[in-house]
Amino acid sequence: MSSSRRQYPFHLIEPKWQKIWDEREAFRAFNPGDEIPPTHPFALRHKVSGKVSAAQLPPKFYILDMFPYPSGSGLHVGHPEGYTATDILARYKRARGFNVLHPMGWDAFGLPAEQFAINTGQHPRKTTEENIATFKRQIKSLGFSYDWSREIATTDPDYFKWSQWIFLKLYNSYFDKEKNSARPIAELIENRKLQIPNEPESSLRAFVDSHRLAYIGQVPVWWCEELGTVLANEEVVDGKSERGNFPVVRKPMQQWLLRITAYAEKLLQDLDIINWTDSLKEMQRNWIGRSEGAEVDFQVAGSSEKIRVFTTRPDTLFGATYMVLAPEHKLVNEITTADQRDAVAKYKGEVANKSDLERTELAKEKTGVFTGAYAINPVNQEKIPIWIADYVLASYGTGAIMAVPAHDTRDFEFATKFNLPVVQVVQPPDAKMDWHGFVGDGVSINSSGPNISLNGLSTAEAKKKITEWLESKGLGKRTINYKLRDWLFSRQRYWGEPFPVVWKRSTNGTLYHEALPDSALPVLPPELKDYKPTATGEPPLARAKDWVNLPDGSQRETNTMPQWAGSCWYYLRYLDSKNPNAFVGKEAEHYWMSGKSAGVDLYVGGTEHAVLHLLYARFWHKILFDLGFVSTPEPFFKLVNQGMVLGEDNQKMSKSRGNVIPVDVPVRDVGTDALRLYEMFMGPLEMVKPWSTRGVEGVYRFLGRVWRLFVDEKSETEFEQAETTTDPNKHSELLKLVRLDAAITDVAPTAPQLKTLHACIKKVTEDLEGLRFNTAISALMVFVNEAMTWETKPAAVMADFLILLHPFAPHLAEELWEKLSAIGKQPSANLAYSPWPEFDPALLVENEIEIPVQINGKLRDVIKVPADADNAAIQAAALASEKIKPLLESKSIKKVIVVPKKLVNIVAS
RNA sequence: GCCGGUGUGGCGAAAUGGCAGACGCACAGGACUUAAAAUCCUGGGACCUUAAAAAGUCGUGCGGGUUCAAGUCCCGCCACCGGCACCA
Repeated sequence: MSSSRRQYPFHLIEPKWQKIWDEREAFRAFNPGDEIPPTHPFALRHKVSGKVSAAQLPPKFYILDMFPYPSGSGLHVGHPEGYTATDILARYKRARGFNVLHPMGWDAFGLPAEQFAINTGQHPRKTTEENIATFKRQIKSLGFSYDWSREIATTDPDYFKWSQWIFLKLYNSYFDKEKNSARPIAELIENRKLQIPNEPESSLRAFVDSHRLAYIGQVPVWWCEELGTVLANEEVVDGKSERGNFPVVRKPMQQWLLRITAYAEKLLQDLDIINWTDSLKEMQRNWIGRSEGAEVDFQVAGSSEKIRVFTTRPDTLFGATYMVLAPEHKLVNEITTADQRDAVAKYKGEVANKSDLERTELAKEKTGVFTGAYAINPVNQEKIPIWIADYVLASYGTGAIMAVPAHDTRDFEFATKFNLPVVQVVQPPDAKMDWHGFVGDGVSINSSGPNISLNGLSTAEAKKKITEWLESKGLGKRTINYKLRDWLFSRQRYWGEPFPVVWKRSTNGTLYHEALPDSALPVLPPELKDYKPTATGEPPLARAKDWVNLPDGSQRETNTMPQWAGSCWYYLRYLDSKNPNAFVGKEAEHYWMSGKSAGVDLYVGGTEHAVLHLLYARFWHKILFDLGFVSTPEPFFKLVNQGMVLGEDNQKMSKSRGNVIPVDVPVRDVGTDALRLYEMFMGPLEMVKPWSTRGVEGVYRFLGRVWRLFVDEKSETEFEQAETTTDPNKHSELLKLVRLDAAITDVAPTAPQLKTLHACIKKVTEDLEGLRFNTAISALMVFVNEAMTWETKPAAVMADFLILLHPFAPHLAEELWEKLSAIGKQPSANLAYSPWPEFDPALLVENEIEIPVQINGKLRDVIKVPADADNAAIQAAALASEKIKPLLESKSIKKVIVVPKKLVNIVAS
């Protein structure tokens, strides 16, 4: 790359315009109530200034990037792919007259800074600030049109004050099933007091605490020894921690949880009202994992106990030949007979010691033990043995199943191994099919008892009949189960938001928690010298005794919130990032989040957050919506996942492979405009695609062609010579030496020139609306290739082209626009706020069109006909073609198909 | 195993059911140059013929089908990528 000659002085142009944009605050987005300076380009474009109301502002467009975690290693060329796409759209929408909100910030709490603190003692805040500085410098060097006045960092106390505040809203709310909505906990308390007057305080507290959306639970959690913290289900991948890839184990611990399961149905249903890709919606659907079925009670033989099972196939109840409980099921010890006690205890011990990996990944063979007890099948009164086995999960359904080996793969494997009976109760639709382990729908057979028969019914009918029967007898009911578990929300870390909660002891000695008042926010973390957990395994915050122990004898919660807390609502803070009185002001929230496309208009980010951030943020948003703090049920109206950028070797970029390309390299060698253009030219936004240094040079050359299309060659030579003899600090002034090409004049465009321009306007506009950046860029290239041949270049055409170019290569476009100002034809002094050119279809009309002529579907000729020729004329011209005639001589024409203005196909034999 | 996505020249890719390969990279030839770089012009899917061309045949992962016409629609496979995975 260093061997090639510089295409154009991007090294002067890019810093120049970045500085000008900063000084003008060119991309500041204005809220209702803001004071707009009359000289601001937005004021000039929209003819509004001073204090404005929402009604005076143009329609809004909110374009959001997933804010980055500022790591120490800086940005590589994969990072700006999504940022470039959103920036292009932001600039395009500004040109279309929208009030565009395009913000950036930092998801700055996180493990690496804390690990560094443990190793070196450097405060995580310092590490974080340094990393933010690096990221900000790099992102600014890319020339994105962010409104930096709204910049946020989740680690800023003015920010996390509101993360804590929202937590308190969750803590002080419950989910009202009847209203299908979150409600203030005070309503629950009031109702409870009406129902049970004079309830003892501890009992009332237990009731209330068990309904909060943020609650303490003693649950089996994922503990990661290496990280010294617990992790959420979503953060565990294949038995390892998502961050760091360390082993995790199940361990019952007392932790904070958020009741996301209460929102399972809403989170599922509202996927239908948002414009996301099917694959992403599907991932969330799978994660929520809704399944419809029935709960059925089985009496334990010779006992008063009942065991409730969940099944999606109640129609196969007659085929239940045994029952299986999860080893952790609470009735196991109670029902186990004396002679099976040892075997059961031994098995439970084995299961408890198995890692999650052993229990799922490696456990190809089914294991289990008979409890000695029997259950009574309610439909036919048959006694079936009760087993325990670890293929039944305690955490799903009721932790117990009825086993129907004939029609369930797992039950079939188990029954085969332990020689349990297999009874067919479903006839497959294809009689020749083997019914052993057949799990599809069919017709019920062998399904008749003293009081009910399902024989002859289809699976769907049988399900309905048996469920109604069970309900009528009080033996079961229709149920919906979800795979989704409540969200584990506490971490044993230093570098996170402390919980605004204290622990107190009641008069009878029991410990209870209590929320701090809003006035206590923000709760700042204490200063520490040592960031490790304590010797007794308590979180690092427990080291700060003065901080933990409050004067009134209560103690602070020493867990902190996970990183997701800050990213769950940051898109709302951007709307009103400096508001000291609320997490977002009402008017700002309403202006930016409501409208035709409710919420964020376009959100671009990677797939890695499909079930993490994107699910959590939807959940919080829905609570805030229920409580009346936001005006839309969903936060992100349209969401696009950009595909990953691979290294030049077609592998995922990673330090260990040595194929990482830092953004600084292309920015130095070809400039950010070329980098931006290449990021988009590589291929469709959503696709995974490899980086190519050659490819970057290709678009860099294109920008050089644009430069040469506009500037006078001689003046550029003078500029280059001056550059070698001038003080580098004065170089940017030298840009003035470069003059506009003399061929650019204020003349009327010719018809072909207008046609070239308008074809480009049409293609670029349509492609931007469809996020097809790669083909939009190729349309710009087509224009330039054509315009290079022009002897005179009408200023008006060239100006319109610059408007089309500017979202993609804003620095170069601004520089050329400034030079074009000398001609005085451009409509506005500010390119970034110049109206997008309108496409005129009349200018694309051709006099003559080319029509391919096929014989039996094979191309044989291309003829020219007048554009207004009718089908008969086109057919006549095709048959008259000198190339076509001889080919038809020995054939008879069966049929001639004429597609108007498109094609002729002659069917002949 | 289940769900989703992708498969087109040497490479990145483009094509409302209507001329497959736009645009770009790499490559080759030419112009400019003492020379190189840069720039500008030209060429290009494969095969078969040919001095060169014209003409012809084949061609969008594989096998079928619908249609005057299929990269595109339908049926059945294969490969790769991503997600979920004993969820009853």
